[in-house]
Amino acid sequence: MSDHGEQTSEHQPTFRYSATLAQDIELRWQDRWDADGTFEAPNPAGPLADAGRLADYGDKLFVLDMFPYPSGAGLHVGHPLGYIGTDVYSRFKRMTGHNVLYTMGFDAFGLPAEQYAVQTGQHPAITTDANVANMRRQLRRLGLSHDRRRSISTTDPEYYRWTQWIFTQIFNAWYDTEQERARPIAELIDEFASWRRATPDGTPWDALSPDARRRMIDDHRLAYVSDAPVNWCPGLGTVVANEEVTADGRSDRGNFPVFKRNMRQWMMRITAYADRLIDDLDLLDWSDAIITMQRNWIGRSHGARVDFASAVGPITVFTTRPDTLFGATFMVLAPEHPLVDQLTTADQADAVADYRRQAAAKKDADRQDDTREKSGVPTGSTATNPLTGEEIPVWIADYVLMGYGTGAIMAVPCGDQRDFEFARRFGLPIPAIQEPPATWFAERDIEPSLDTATWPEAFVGDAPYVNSANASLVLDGVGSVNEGKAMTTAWLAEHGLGEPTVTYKLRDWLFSRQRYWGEPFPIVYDDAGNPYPLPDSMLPVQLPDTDSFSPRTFDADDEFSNPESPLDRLTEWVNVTLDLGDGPKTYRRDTNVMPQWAGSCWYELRYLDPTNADRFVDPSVEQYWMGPRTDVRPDHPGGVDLYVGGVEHAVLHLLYARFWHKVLYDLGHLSSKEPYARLFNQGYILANAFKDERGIYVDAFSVTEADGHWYHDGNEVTREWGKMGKSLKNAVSPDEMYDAYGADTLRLYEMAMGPLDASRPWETRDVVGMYRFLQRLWRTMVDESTGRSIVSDDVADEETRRLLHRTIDIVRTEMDALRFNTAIAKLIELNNHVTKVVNANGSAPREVAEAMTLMAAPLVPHIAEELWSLLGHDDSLARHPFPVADPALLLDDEVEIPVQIRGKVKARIMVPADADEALITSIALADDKVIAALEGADPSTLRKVIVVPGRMVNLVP
RNA sequence: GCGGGCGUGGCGGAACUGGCAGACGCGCAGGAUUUAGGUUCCUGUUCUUCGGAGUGUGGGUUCGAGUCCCACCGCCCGCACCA
Repeated sequence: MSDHGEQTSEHQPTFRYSATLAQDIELRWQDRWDADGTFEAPNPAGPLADAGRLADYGDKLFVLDMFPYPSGAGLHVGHPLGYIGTDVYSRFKRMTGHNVLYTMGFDAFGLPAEQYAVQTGQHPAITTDANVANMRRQLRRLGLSHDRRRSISTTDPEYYRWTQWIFTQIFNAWYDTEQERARPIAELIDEFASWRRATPDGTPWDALSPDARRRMIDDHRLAYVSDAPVNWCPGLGTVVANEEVTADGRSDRGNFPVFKRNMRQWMMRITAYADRLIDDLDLLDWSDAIITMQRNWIGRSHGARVDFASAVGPITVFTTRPDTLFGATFMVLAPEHPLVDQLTTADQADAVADYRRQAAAKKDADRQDDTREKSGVPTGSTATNPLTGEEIPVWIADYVLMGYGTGAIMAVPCGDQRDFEFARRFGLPIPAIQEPPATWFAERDIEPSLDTATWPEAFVGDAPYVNSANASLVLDGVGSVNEGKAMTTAWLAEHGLGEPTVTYKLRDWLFSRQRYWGEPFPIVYDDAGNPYPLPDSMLPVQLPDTDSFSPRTFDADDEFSNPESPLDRLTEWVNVTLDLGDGPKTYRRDTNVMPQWAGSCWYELRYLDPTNADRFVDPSVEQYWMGPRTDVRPDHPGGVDLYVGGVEHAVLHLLYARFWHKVLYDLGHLSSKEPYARLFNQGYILANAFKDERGIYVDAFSVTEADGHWYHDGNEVTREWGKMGKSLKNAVSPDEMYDAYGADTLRLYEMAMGPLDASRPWETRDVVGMYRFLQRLWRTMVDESTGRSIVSDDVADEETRRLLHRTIDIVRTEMDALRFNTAIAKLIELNNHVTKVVNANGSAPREVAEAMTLMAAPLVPHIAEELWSLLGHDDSLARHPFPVADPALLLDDEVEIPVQIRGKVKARIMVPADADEALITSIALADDKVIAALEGADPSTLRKVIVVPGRMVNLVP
């Protein structure tokens, strides 16, 4: 960076806006903002209340960044893109009369922090604290207008005390499917005990043993211990959630193999909220892309449950196409289906056992390999198609998944591509039950026929049914799938063989991890292994200090290893004597920790009331900052006004946080139904990365270009795009930019590069453009040799005033819409014009200089504060009203409009701004160029004249 | 395969509900300042055979299309045997 730095030399004027001067200005204002508490946002109640400032600052606005992991590598210039965006927006909103809550915390628990600590051999608490301190320094140097009083770290016991408290709330809650909300578990016990609610198996409450009662209650809790298939990752030494497993069956952290194993683990009943998590997406101002991803992840399908009679009892399937039931010619069960043992006949026993063993040995990854050739074996048994009465064979195959629907399907080979392939492979019959339209055959280049042997694939869509009738249900001739579904479902319900039902892809959330660096569970077990939540008075359960924080990991492929939590080893901590209300007893602590997502499920709520020792957040404070805003829309769900972050959290953090928020809402702790009313996904900063012939990344900053090729140490290297980062050896640190140009230039460059939601390549050489602009802005108001203001009290000329007010008008609009790149372009245009005025007159008019300073302030706050002070103001401009355009100056008396002949621009004419069609036409027809372009055509015979007043004229001869 | 998004100068990107394509910045070229380089400033910069042509390709709607519709090509993202 040395060729960018050292801008000051003896040739330069003393008060030129150089990197050194910028640094001096920036550090000075950062200190002053802190000293004055400039960005502290008052609360309506509690320790941070300030009624006077609350009244002064205006409407509330909660602006939130996705908080970072404090990794050891520190920041590169890609990280703060979103933070700069939210800071500019927050500063703009303060100047337009808003009380803005804007702060930053640290998501410091979790695997990355722990792995870093393991690498360096230092306790995670020490490395985490150091990393947090370093990131705080780097972020402060950017001039972000955070309310520092509200900053939190998820690893602070005063914070995770409440994470644990929320866990006990969830543990002590159940989901009432009639009222469609979570309720305290005590109310369920009360309903069972008082006969208002029947117990699941009908046994009277009084007749149940205490253990049976406990089991029944525990089965209803929203946080529960379950012995179920989970994702075991030996390479990480822990189990992980479905959302943390990639499509090819590996961990998203570390890329280790993941195995399905039955283990006893904590689960959260997020599936109870599946419908609300989908339905409430309609209330959110989020991008369609993220909404679609959440909807797909939850995966709600409407269909029907159908019972097929068999010798061992009914086999229940789920189908989205009950209308095709007449075409069901066989059934397929997942290999793990519980009825397989009973269904398997003696002569199929060996084949079935073999197949099940193969399927079990396959990892998820192999089960969805690229060939996807169908495999399976018959069980030897049959079941009865309820519509046709036919006996159809029952197979097992691994293309049917135990984890979705009922783990069994009815196979309709003519109407489902997978069933079609399976039937072809094993020579099973494929009767047609719909007559596809002629176009379907034409597109596949075959003759229309109901003989499916000629079909290349299954038919899916609307078409008249054939061969679909029994004594009491006739679909033949019906042309609509929806109608067919309705008729079949009604028939099934009438005969007690099925009913409409809904199924989901979403599974319950695996919530425990066998690691050290996370929140301990606020749970202890008695001698019988029953869990007890700890009362509020015993929180927080502090993470015990130890040297052996490193988890036990295994050979990544050692499927049959078993997790060992680091906390298990700390026997003095694990075994405790507590009085939980019935006298002191010995208990064992839960030795799992929570997943890294726990702390980020509610951090925005703690920002609201960070020092409250009695509650996680004061209700009136939550109501003020996050309550529903019916002024925005009648069904506004409440929540953060603007949430900015990367798209990578589309289904992890954003789903979990919505779930917790809804539980807390149901239990009456919150007024907002959703945590994040508006979500904005910022893009990434990309950078070139270079690989040598071995495929190893080389230092991107020592690569040179010649004739369109790139060289490193004389060897040619290949270029590719990538996210900026250490692993690609292309990271640029913000510290380098501070030294070379200052923080304001870096901020301005990142905002000017392009729209905030687009990813864009970093080009260090482009940064100088914004630096030059700030130098020119400085020079329009400051004498470079004396450092004094050159602003005059002269009135600006008409042209300048009109340009100023047009600029104000546009900049306000663009900043409000987060389009900072275009706002910056307009400010540069204005400043370029003012530069000419200064060159001509020796000074800039005050009204222009002040407005320009205020407009630049959200983007480049340090230089703006300095200029504001040089212009004679004592106070910070942080809450000075943003300039307002004078409508009278937005309208010109005369405007230039283009004249088109047949849609091509041939001339430009000046017309009065309020000219009507007739006047514009006559002016256009009198123009020399127009007359020439019409080539003698008589104006009175024009076929068409289109006039858009104030915009353009189009003449068609 | 299914779903979503995007293709504009040498580069990053502008262009409101269809109405002057290429704002602003980088780079490049020329000039001024400077002993010189760098810095800073000024001017020019889509291509062009100077008629025009031009927003990935081909078609359509329209007085008028980067913008709307259809097909295709290319790139990016998500999901992936979900019954």
